This record gives sequence, structure tokens and C-alpha cells, in this order.
Amino acid sequence: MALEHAILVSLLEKPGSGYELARRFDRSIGYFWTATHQQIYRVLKRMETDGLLAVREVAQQGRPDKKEYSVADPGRAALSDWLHEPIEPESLRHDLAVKIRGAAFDDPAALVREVERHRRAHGDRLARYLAGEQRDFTGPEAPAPLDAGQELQHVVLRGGIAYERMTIAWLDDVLATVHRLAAPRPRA
Amino acid sequence: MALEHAILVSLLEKPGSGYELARRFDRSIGYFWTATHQQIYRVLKRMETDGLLAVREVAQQGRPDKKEYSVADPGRAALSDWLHEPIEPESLRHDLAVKIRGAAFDDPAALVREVERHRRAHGDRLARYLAGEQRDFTGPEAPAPLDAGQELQHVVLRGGIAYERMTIAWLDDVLATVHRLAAPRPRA
DNA sequence: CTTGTCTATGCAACAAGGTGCATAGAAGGA
DNA sequence: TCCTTCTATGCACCTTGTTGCATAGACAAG
Repeated sequence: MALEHAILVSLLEKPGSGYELARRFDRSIGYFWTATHQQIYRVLKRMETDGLLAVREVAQQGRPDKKEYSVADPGRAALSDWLHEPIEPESLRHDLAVKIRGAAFDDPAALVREVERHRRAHGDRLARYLAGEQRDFTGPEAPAPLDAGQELQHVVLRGGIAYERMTIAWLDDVLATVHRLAAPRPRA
Repeated sequence: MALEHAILVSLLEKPGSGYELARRFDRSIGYFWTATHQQIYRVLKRMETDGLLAVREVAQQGRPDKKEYSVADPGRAALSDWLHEPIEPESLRHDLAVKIRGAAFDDPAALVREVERHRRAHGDRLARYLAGEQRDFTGPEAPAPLDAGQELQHVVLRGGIAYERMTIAWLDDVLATVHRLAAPRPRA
């Protein structure tokens, strides 16, 4: 279960509550992993029971109290074990590709609308990633010499940016292909 | 559940048994979706019970009999419904990215070994995809004018190729970054 | 004649993930 | 005062996916 390890890494970078983790999973961690708050709370509880995490009740003013989690020694050890064991290279799960091949048996116009929607969504994501890169790594506000942790975060973000650029180019290829298939014989 | 729809598309392209589907999921469908034979058999059974598929017992010589599945009218309708309803743009789940950020808290040498392993695996996949492209779409053995279904299969394969190329370039970026972090101060 | 491999199908148990719903403190606006 | 929004945590249920195991026909090698 890599969610556990993603949480360990995130809490090593900075301790925080389940709620805060959920927001990180909507932002930087979200470049390569997604999780809902229910999932996160459930796993946090189990990890605490297992002794991987330490909890601290934190009273706040102007908002409800929170539980701040941090990594305990057994958690660090568990992460280290995982980092040293090989994992399978991941495989894609791309619903849209199923739809594209399915369009051969159905209305291509519906596919075009869907692909255009996805293209916009990936364009938005790319813009968000680029803004985050400016803010945290390459802009004038960013820390001048990045430390090792920040360099590694940056290279992961560059991966997200490359993925979005590649996906956008591919979706353009898909649109061009579908149009090419529709156009050549308008009065066949 | 997109596995159901992936099976519908695959059976529309060509009827076949669970075993054959499992092999397709190791090949062309595997460009964008993976599934084990247990999953496939389970879903096939349910889809047949639901009336989406028709089965035909086929006796074979030299090997066990098989059940050949094909898409029934309600299956075609179910696929069409799904093709017309919007789906969420997918998000990545990349364990390796967790490891990369985790390397800030552990031995970078282990990360290098792992990244090199993944780089090789993606290189192998790219070679397989390119060979398949030659064989089915661009080579001299390929059908001269591709029909719409083949054009769509090709554009999906181009997506897989673009993904592997992007990933390989990114993994090189990761290796360069890790080496840069290790090199500058060998006697600090 | 036994062993191994390929084809072919399947069950049982478990792990992981997603959806819907519920609760509750604090702040701000209608 | 009521309603909404944001912060904050959590349960119950259901679907999906994975792992391990089991069976069995046909063939080839030893």
C-alpha cells in the first residue's frame, strides 16, 4: 500500500493533521497520488495504532481543534524498508483510451466533445503546475539555493508537467485523427 | 467500472474467450488498461448473467474447449450509454514519485538502482510498442489503407509510445538530478 | 509414466478505494 | 436567528482489484 508511504513522506516533510494532508493530496502530492479524506483518516488511524505515527492534540483559535501527526521511529524504519524493496513499474489505467477505441462502434461526435473536455482539464492542470513551479522553485520568491528535498520535489513536479504536456499533445493528435476520419468523404 | 467497457470494446473488435481476452490485456489493451484473468472471468460471468454478452461453447482440437463470448444488443447499448456520459480526467498513481521524494530521508543509492530498473522496463515497453506499431500499422505487412477502427487503435498506441518516451526522459532527468545532488561536494 | 508447459476456467479470502452520510465548532452574512 | 461556508473528523457500505489456490485437457520431453 503506497498511500501509507506517501503519508509517511509527506509527514516527514512536515507534520500535519488529516485535514491538512487531504489538502496536500489536492496539491503537491496530487501530482502523482490522489486520496480522499476518508481514506486518509482511515489509514492515519491504522498507522497510529501500528505505532508508525505519533499524535498530538492541538488546540486552535477560530477553528476546531486538530490532531497533528508526525512520524515515529518505527514509521521511519517502515519507509526505509519500502524504499529499499523494488516495486513494479506502474501501468496506465486510461478510461479515455477505452472510449477512443469504442468510438469505432458509436458516434464520433460524442468522443470529440469528451476529448475536448479532457484537453481543457489537462490544460488547466498544466497551468496550475507551472504556477506552482514558479512559486516554489524557479520564481524570484523561491528559496535561492534549493536543498536536496526541494530539488527532489522539483524533479517530481517536472514529471507532472511533462506528463500534462505529453497528454495535451496526444489529445490533439486524437482530435486530428478523428477529424481526418470524418472529413475525407463528406458526401460518401 | 471501465473494465466492463474495455471488455465490451475488445469483444466488439473481435469475439473471444476469457483466456484470449486475458492475453489481449497483456498486449494491445494493455497499453492503457491491465487486468488479471481472475478479474476477467468474474466480470465476464456477471456480464453474461446481466445479458450484456452471449456465450457459445466451442470445441477445439488439441486443446480444451472454450467459451466464446460476443456482445449482445444490451451490451452494445450499455457501451453506447457509457460513451455518451462524461468521465473524470484520470489522475496518476505513481509509486516511484513517492520513492523519489522519500529519498530525501534515506539512501539515494537505493533510489538510483530503482530508477535505473524502471528506466530499463520502460525502454523495453517502448521497444515492444514500436515493434507492434510496425507490425500492425506502419510496416509493409500492415493493411494498406487502415479502417476507422484501426486508425483509432493506432492513435491509442501512439499515446502509449508518447507516454513511454516521456517517462524515459523524465527518469533520465531524475537520475541527473540525483547525481547532481551527490556530486558537487564529495568532501563536504 | 512422470514431469512440465500451455490452454482454459474458476473459487475464496483479503486489501484497497470510493460514495454517501453524519457530526461539530467557528465565522460571516441575510 | 438561520443559513452557509470552512475547518475538522469519522462510520458504514459497496465496488474493485489482488493473491493464492485448485482443476483439467492436451501435448512434448525425458
